[in-house]
Amino acid sequence: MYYKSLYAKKPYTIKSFTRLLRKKVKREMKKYEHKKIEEKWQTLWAKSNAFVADKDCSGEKYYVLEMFPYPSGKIHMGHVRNYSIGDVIARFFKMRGKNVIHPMGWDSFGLPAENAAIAHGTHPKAWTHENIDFMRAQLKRMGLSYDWAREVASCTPEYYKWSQWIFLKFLEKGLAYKKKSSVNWCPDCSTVLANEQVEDGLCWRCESEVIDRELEQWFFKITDYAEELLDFTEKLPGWPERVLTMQKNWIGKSVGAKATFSVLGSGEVVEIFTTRPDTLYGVTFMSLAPEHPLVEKITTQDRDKEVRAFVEKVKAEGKNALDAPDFEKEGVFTGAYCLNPLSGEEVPIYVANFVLMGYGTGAVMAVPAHDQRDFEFAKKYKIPIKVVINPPGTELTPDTMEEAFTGEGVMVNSAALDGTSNLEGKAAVIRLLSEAKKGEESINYRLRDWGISRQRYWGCPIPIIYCDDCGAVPVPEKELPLLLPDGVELGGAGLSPLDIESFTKVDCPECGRVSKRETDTMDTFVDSSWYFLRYLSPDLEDLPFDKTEANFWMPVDQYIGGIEHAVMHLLYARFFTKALRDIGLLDCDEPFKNLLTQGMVCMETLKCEEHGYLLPEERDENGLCVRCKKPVTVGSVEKMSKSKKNTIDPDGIIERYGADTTRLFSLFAAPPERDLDWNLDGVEGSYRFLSRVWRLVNENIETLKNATPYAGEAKLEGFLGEVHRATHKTIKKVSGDIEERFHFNTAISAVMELTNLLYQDKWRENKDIDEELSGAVFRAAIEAVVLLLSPFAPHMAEELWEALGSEVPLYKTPWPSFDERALVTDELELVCQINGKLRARLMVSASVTKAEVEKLVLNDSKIKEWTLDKEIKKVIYVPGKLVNVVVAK
RNA sequence: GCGAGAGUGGCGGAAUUGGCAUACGCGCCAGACUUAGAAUCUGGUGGGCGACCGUGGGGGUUCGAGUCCCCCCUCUCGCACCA
Repeated sequence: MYYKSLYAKKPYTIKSFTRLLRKKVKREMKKYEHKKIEEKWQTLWAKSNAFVADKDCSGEKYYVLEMFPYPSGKIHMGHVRNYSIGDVIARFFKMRGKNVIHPMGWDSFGLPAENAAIAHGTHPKAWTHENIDFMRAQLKRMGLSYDWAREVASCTPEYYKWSQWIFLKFLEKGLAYKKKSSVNWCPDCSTVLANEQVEDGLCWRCESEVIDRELEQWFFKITDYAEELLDFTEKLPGWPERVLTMQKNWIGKSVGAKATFSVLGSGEVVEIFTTRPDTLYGVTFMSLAPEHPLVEKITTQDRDKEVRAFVEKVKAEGKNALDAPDFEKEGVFTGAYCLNPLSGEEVPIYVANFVLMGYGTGAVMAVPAHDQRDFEFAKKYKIPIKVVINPPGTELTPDTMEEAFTGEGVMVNSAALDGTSNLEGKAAVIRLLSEAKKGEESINYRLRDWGISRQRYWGCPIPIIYCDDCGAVPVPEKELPLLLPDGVELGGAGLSPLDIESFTKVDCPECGRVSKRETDTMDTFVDSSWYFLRYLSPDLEDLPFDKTEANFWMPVDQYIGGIEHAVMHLLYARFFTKALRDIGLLDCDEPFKNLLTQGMVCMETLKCEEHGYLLPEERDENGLCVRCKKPVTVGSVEKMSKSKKNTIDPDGIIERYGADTTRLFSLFAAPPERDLDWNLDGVEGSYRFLSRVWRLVNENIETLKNATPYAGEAKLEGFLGEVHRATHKTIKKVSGDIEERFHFNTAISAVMELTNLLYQDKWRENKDIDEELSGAVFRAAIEAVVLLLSPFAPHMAEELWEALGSEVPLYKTPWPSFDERALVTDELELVCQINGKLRARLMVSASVTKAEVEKLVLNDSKIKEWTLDKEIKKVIYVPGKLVNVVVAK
């Protein structure tokens, strides 16, 4: 293309010309040196503060946030994907004129630092900060548009001072409290384990059995917000349904009643929660959890031995026993009886292995006729079954029932309530219970308060002092941050590494008496529950964040991260936001307006029957295992993990192909919420595409530089018209795909299509085409390609933008807009169907009427072949799309 | 068991509102260029010789179904004696 502009006078044949052109281009064209280009623009962006958010809280804000990483050593493909997605959104909205804030930081307290310290003899702080420095450099090499001035790391005193401050505010508000609670305890290591360190009931390190141990722990009262947290799941349309469902299940609201059953012959009462008060008259026994405190008090002498043995047995089986598929319901009679609060009937009290102490009150009123579990239990232990609800029109008999009846029906055997529907019966029973002062309506949640105490070193110290006289006393605010001491022995046998006198010995702030500091640190989920607020005021010294800034920037407009945080982190952060709002620190109800949960990054696995998973280099050129020479099978595509030996190091990919290619591929191969199959040939393909764009611009750089982009002044025909239309169609498509759907894969494919069109050698098919006009159309198309590509491959886009002679760098350039008029065509192709099957295509004028179409179609020779001798029943015309002729068969 | 999501060429995926199934990319095939080439460019590529058949399977609604409805199968994820 553009023969003349390159070789002004002498005419060439196509062949000889192309040959010459290739040689010349090979000699002269600027090569695509991704490394050089990427370094150049990264330096320039940093120097010019290209991505600093507007500090005066002006304009239309847009807060893009990706989940901050744990600095484990180096970034992995999951990070690459997460941050590539976020960067497209950030760059896009910035070009759209929004005041974008796009920060990054480090979730840098946590166990791996401590383990690394034990294993390698380093200090957790040194290890963590080295990792942060390394990973920051990696992120910078990806060319992500972060406002690095807002960087925070949760392990720095500047940050955790405010985690401690928030803890104290929660304490003031009654949102933090202390209670005894059971923890996972490894007797061999004599230490507490986090849940994830318990594998099948065994300690991950020494494989000895983990036991429950009661410890005093700090809790956050998240249950105070259970109702609001649940309520707002209906008000978060920008969240994936499944995340909301998971949170709803986690909160687990049940509406029902509480009732008290007096224990016969003792002053004790059993309190129960039920969702079926309507079945209260059908209670034939009571089940208690083995850990229920009443068990010891009410068991009769003659039953004592058996009950004790049973409780021990259940304890020994551990918590996981319930999850086993062959788990069987078992129980023992305690010898005690209690009274039905309404009927006064005596019912036996059992201890049952399926009753959970952690849910409701740890006691269940058992109604075998209307609850399957109770039914099975009653059958096993020959306990009577009493029907109190009959299905409409039927009468149940306990002896013939094969399963519990849990449906709706009419109440029977229920004294005054006989004959009422069980739905009305619920309220009626609650009324009777209230009148008798034996119960009331009650709402129960599965959600428990959040235990935040960790017997660990590398975390935020809990700012509490224990005084024998004054109790738990908060560390005075002015003494914050309470610094984590340096010289601490890790991996020792003590309960908490912080339990050393140099740290714990302190005078009580209230009475001055020698006292002891709390030795536990906070769960790291505390740190990540408010980091998005610290980004807004990273240097503020007298508060965790500034209220005006928080009210301007919050909520986060788009949050992006992994599905693994669907419940814990996202629920805790929501709780924190509401609690901080009630403390008066900001006005926001919900922290994250829109949530995108990206899929996992997967890769094919290699397997040898003898050696299991293999690394790619453990397979020789003949496809055999290098060790045993047995054939290697290409296994399933699975989530990248070290154990499956199918990880790809982003550094290697970035080094070889550049950040632009790496980003482009991770966005092109699948839509964000789906799993992504990493594929080295696919990466090659993305590189090839970028190289094509590079050549397209650089091979024609003189023409392009001298052209003014076509802006729709003159009427275009033929190929030029096609290019012009395609340019605007692509702008529309890419804008929509990014803004409305985050479907980056289709956005990229649209740019590829436009690029392919521009590669077609049709520029001079009509000799009369004006050189200047075709240059203008070409330039407009190329500008679109470069701008539309810029959120995905920002470095190349900047470089090409500069090469085109633009004075303003691309990051300051607005997103292109499309001209609706350019999309209009005079003629269009009409798909012609007979009985819904494609039979012909017709070119028709865009303004054609239905009658004209009918005439045209029925006279078409191809169509006539199909309609010959057939009765035409009707003709359906979808304007601009298709026409369907319905004929008799 | 309950809840959510998915199933489309050899592969990743597209089809936004019921309207040309398989865009774009990978792979493969052919051609061009080349001393040569794994580079680059161009073209082809669901199956079947064909009428036709094709979006996990079966039925339905419709002029028309990957898309809507009913039943079933498979996979992934979450929850799971929650009283």
